[in-house]
Amino acid sequence: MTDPPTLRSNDDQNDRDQHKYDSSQHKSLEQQWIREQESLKTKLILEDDFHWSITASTEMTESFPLRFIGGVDVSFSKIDPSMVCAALVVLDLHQNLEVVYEDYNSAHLQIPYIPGFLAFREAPLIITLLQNMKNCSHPFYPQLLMVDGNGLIHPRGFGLACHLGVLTEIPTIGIGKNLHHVGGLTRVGVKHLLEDKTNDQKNLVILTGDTGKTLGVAMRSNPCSSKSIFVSIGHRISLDSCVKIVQVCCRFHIPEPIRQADIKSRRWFRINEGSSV
DNA sequence: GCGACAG
DNA sequence: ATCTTGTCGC
Repeated sequence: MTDPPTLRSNDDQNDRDQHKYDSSQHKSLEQQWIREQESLKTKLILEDDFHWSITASTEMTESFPLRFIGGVDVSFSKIDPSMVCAALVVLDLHQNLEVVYEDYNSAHLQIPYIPGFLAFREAPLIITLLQNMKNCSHPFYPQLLMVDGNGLIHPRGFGLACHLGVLTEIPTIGIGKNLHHVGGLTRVGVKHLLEDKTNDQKNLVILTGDTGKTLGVAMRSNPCSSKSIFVSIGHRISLDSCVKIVQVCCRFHIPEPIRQADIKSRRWFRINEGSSV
């Protein structure tokens, strides 16, 4: 006989090893995905491109105001990690950010999570949810989508938020709860930048990659929390507008649309995995 | 070569 | 992402 099979315990197979394993096993798939990202990226729009206005007050002058903001998030089962549930919520900015719409899409996913390719795992579920809304001409169809994942802060400048934006045509904002190390940015580096700030815009720092291009901002959305979030353009919106809208949507550390989608997609498992699934 | 790596 | 209780503070 040959060597015994190399069975490694869960303990010594840490996150970094897992990433390496995934990368080597799916190399050709990644090449295909990269081509798709590069292709979709040609349609990306990095400036305000919408017909509504962000004015918080009741303006009657021009167009109509931003009112329905969508939030999306995907959770998965702790029992079966391949079982996931995507949640789409819509909040009404004119009704104190009340949730006026929610829908769910659960599935058994075989696509692995590989850093830089989150969209290929999560986007299809979310797009289905949006299409269902559009097909029935729902009056609360979101004018803007906040995404639980990055936009421009991405190895190829095309994260989940960009991906969803281009495929749905909806203006999108990317919200990262953790920094994706891109363009020379590091967690500690950004943390120092934020701490070294003394006066103006104390809770916000613009993130510039080593190419000199603006990738997004790190901001402390909640004065009580030292944790920051990472905001970047998804599609059809400028970074300035992203920041303005995020600030309007922040009751707590995480912008309300994302937070609600997160809470509700988790609650979906609490309610549904006990009986069927 | 090793380490880093959104959710 | 998920594994996880109490706990410190407003």
